[in-house]
Amino acid sequence: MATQMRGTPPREQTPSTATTDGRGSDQWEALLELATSRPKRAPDRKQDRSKRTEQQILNAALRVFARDGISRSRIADIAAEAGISTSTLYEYYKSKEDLAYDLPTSHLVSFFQEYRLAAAGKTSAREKLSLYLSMSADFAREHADWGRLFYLEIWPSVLVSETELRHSVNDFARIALFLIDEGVRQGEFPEGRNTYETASILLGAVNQVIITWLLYRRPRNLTKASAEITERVLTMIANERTIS
Amino acid sequence: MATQMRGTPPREQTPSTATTDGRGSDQWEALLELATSRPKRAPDRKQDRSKRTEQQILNAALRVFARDGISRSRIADIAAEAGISTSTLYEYYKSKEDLAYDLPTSHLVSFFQEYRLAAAGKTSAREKLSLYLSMSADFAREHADWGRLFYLEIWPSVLVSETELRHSVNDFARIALFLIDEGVRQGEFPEGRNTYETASILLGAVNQVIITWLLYRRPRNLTKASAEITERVLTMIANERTIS
DNA sequence: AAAAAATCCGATAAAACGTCGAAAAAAATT
DNA sequence: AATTTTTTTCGACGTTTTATCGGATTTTTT
Repeated sequence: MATQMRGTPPREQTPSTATTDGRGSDQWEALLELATSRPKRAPDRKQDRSKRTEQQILNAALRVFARDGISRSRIADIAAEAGISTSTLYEYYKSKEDLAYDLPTSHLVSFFQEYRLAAAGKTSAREKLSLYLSMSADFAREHADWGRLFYLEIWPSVLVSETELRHSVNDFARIALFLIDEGVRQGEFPEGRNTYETASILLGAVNQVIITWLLYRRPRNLTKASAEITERVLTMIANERTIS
Repeated sequence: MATQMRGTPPREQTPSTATTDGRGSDQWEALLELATSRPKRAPDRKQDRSKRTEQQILNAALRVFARDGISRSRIADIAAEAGISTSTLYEYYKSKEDLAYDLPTSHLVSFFQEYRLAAAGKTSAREKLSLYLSMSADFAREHADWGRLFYLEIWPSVLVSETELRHSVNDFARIALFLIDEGVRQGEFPEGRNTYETASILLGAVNQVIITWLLYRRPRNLTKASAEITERVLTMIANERTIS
């Protein structure tokens, strides 16, 4: 349980609610562009050898973290798993924490890229939203090691707000919020509701399902379950009585 | 890993709650009794002095964990904050992990007790559910240090399922699920829906709001916001089209 | 192929964790 | 109320894990 959508960033809100047609999709593109181009905090390595080493570290760390949890994992184990010495690892990451919080970034960017591609065909806000939430669950299922690390250890942590990763985490919520606002503008969802609240309901429900699955492998079929709950909630939201 | 039941085993008293069907409220009372009597894993100290020391450790740990996060907190800091030596702390808890995961138990039991009292007057499932969710948000607000620790570090953690705390965590979800089922039985909510799913939607939404508040202090008024979102979701659920 | 730059690692320091036996405090016994 | 026994506390010390640094090794540049 325990949902985290530490999204809904208090201040920054890129998309303003302009009721223009062309403007809206400009903003949408800008938002996706931002999310898919977050810099991977790369220490500018010169040699190919380094890129390979870095990848080995990342792969090893993901395996070890997913197996033992961050707190129980030891730097030495990760280095051994990567086939390098402990001190070499410190050439790349200045601490275990640093490594743990940098690790999920690339996966998250990949998710946004995959989504961007898949959403290209969709026109209605509801369709885009439905796809977004289903894909996020599916992504966690397909990359379960990453999912465990991200949803159960990184995202919920108080420390995430101190790292670069927070930008991607904020993007995640911002995209959902944007689509809800768009849905309201286009008459797919009733007006008059607090859209932050609507976003909390949607993201909360889906995250809840994902986390339960990561912890207990239940429901058995995450893809089906998340699609189902997404549709159910979207329908509830679409059918809510308008408040003026 | 056996459940260590110490102290007086919770014995059932015949519930005097005489509502519509006696069977259902028997189960309800049993559920609450269970949740409010989870044993606090206390190493049975003989002297009063020890109880004071234990309390000092718990208070100190809560402050330090909430301030630094579990991973950055050091045993020595907690001991210093509690005014005892490091080795004395080890007399009480065998590791930092042990301490961190034992810490939230007593608060959680208090919450269930408070809820049990407050819910005594309520009759409809919806009222009980509404109260339950609102109170859980309010409890986190009133005990913000505990809330940060529990919602942001403990609950979502992979490790929680290996600790005694998991029982209380499971109770939390079980109570919500029970009330939803009861609501369906009593005709307050439409039939035919997956009630696990319904529980995920409700708990997910409320947790989402709580976590956002713990991290950003937004929305400003958590009590109002959580009551609002609770009512909104409950109304959505109550108004859903029946599926047969 | 020599010089320069980038990368890697063994040795070792620093920090945090955890243990143990003995001292101090409280309780029980006489 | 002195003495014995039990409980609690703590300083000293051993272990594990984290982190640093200077030089050796490999790669790139000239």
